[in-house]
Amino acid sequence: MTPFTSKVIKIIKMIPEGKVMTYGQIAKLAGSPRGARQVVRVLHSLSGKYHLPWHRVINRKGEISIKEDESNTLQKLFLQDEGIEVNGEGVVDLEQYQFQPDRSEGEEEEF
DNA sequence: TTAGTGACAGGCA
DNA sequence: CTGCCTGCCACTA
Repeated sequence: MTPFTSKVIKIIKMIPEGKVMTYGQIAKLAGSPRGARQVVRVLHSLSGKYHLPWHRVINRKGEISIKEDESNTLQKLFLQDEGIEVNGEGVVDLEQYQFQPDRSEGEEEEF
């Protein structure tokens, strides 16, 4: 269990209902801007061992990337149940549902 | 130890 | 917008 993994877990757990996050976003917040694939491993390894809202984690395109059709469909149901709109392609509108924990502390943009 | 893998992301045509 | 290629980094055999 690396610090990175712990962070990933925390971040995923703080995703509110009705919101989603991308792998890259989580990886960045966890300290590895290019560690999206590690986030994948975490989900693979811990989604079933911990109580994580793994269904709120999607790829950059805003779609569900799970291979297994069962889990894929299940995730779509979970998201819709939280009020998130998911089309037939399993795509979510990131502009509308992507969760942003903090605009990076120190950088505010109020032009 | 090295090589391969993965529920990805970003850049470019 | 989509598709292809490359970089990525932790984990497994």
